[in-house]
Amino acid sequence: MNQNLDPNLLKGNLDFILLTILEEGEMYGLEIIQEAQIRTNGYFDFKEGSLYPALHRLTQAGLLTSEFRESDLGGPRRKYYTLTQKGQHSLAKKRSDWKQFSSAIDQLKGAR
Amino acid sequence: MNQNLDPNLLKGNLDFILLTILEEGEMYGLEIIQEAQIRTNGYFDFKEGSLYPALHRLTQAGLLTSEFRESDLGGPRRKYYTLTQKGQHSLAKKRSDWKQFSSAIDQLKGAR
DNA sequence: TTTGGTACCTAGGTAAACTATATACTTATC
DNA sequence: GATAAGTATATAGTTTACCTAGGTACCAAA
Repeated sequence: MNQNLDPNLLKGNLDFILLTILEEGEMYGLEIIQEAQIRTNGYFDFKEGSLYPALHRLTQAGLLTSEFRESDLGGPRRKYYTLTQKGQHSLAKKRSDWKQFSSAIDQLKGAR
Repeated sequence: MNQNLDPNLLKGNLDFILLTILEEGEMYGLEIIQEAQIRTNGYFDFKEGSLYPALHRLTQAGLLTSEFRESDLGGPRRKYYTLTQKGQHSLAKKRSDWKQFSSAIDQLKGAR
C-alpha cells in the first residue's frame, strides 16, 4: 500500500483486488502490481511479499490457474495467471459483499 | 460481523466504525454494538472480544476517554466512552482515507 | 565476466479480529 | 434468602493476512 495512508485498509481486500484486475485477462505477477499502480494513480502499491502468497492462495483455492511462459522480449520467464470459472463466481460474490459493506459504512454516519 | 459475508472486510475498519459511532455522543460498550446493529440493519454485529480490546487500544492511543458510571435503570455499572479532540482529528483522517480507498477500488474495474 | 534489471519465491514478524471463557453485579424466581 | 438469569466488562490464546527482508534464477548490456 501507499505511504501515509492507513495500512490496514487493504486487509481482507487484496484477493478482491487481484481478482478484479485479472478479470480482464491473464497477467503475470509483477505486471499485476504495475496495473494496480497505473489504474489507481499509484494508490495501490503492493509488495511482492504480499502478492505472491496471495496468488498461491487463490490458485490453491481453485480461483486461478497459472502457467509459466517464456518472454518474447527477453528477460526471465513469467508466470501468467488466469481467472477460472470458480474465480469469476467468487469475484461476483466479493463485489456484492463489498457493495454491502461500503453502504453499511455510509449508513453509520448520521443515522439517528 | 455478519453471517455469510466475507469476514475479512472488517479488518482495519473497526476503529473507524467505532469512532464514527461515538462521534454523536458518549456511549458504553454493549450500547455501541447495539447501535451498530440498528444503524446497519444488523449488518455489523461485532463480538465483545473484538470490541473491548479495540476500545482499550483507542483509549491508549488518546482517541477516547472513558468513565465508569452507575446505571439509573439498574443493572451493572457501565463504562462510557467519549471522543477526544485527537479522536476527532483521527476520525477525519480515517474518513478521508476511506474515501480514497473506496474510490481506488472503484477505479480498478474497467479502467482500460 | 560482471553488473544491473526482471521475475518469482519464502521465512519470520506483527497486528487485528475472533473464540472461548471469566468475573462481577443486579434483578427475577422459587 | 438462595439460586438462576441477565447485563456488562475483560482477556488469554488462536488464527489469519500483510509486510519486511531477504534469497534464487535468468537475461542483457557494458
